[in-house]
Amino acid sequence: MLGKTTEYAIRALVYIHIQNMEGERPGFKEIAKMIDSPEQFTGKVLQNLTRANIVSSMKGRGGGFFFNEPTNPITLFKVIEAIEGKEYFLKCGFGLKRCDTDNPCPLHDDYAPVRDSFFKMVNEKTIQSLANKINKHEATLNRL
Amino acid sequence: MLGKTTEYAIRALVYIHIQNMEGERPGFKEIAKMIDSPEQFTGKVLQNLTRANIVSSMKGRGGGFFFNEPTNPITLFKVIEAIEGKEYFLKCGFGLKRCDTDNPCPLHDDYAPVRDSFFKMVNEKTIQSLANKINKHEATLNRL
DNA sequence: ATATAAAAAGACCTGCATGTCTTTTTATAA
DNA sequence: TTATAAAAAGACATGCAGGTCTTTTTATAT
Repeated sequence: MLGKTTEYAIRALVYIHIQNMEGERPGFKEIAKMIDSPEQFTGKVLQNLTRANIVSSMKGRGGGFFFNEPTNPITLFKVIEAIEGKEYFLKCGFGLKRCDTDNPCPLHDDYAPVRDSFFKMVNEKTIQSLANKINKHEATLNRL
Repeated sequence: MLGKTTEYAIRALVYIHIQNMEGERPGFKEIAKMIDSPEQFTGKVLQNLTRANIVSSMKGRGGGFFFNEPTNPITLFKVIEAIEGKEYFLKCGFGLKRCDTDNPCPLHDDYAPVRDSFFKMVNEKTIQSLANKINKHEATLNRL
């Protein structure tokens, strides 16, 4: 469903949030190690998320990644939008360039609930809620 | 959701079925034109579908693509499996290598219904049922 | 002030999905 | 039996997601 880049992004943000709660600001090398992602590429992805104002960073000694307002929840939708693009949830599931209620593809009506349930899910779930699940040991971030 | 290749495959098969009902065996050039897909690449995709025994072909004059048993319905799942691979509906939505009920990712429970509704849909829909919708003018195959 | 730890930046690489071009093979109509 | 229309086959091209490497910039501890 989601690209690897988006998966890294979500896992990285969850880890950052968990560490922030402990008063830490992890760097991308630590993050990559903990979420089992390629180190340099994770740096790139975090750079993009920083530019998209989803997370903040501090250069220099003692720097790292952190959330400016940890209480302001970030939906997965926001992350997906930033990485995959705004059209992600709008494209026709059948590949037609023009597809709407007036001129529907043969999957139009049946694809809609699938896309909508996915859309609903990524709007309900936030980086914070996933982090909480992990803190409560109800879920895990990596494969170790 | 689905790759372009899979989209071309489904559209091509639907068009072939519609033409077969008219007693025709379309070639890949005609198919590509009608479903608005790249001509040569569509030939490639149909070659693969032929090898996967999803559709049949005849070389030579008067040849083209056709279904051996048009009454035997082909689910979209079968096409997706052939093009995207068997793992398509099995991968963790969070990107974890190991993710199961014992060791779930934080999206495990919420992703399952999304994936399942998609899975259900592609198992219910068949090339034939989509073709029927088009024949009844309830849907369209291309963007013209 | 200086050394250092960190992110930012950008050049580069790789593999695969996607797509094109040309040649070969084959069935059949004439 | 020959010409032809068609798919098969395979070499080649392109673009982008995913990934690596090196250099630059910056904050801060010392």
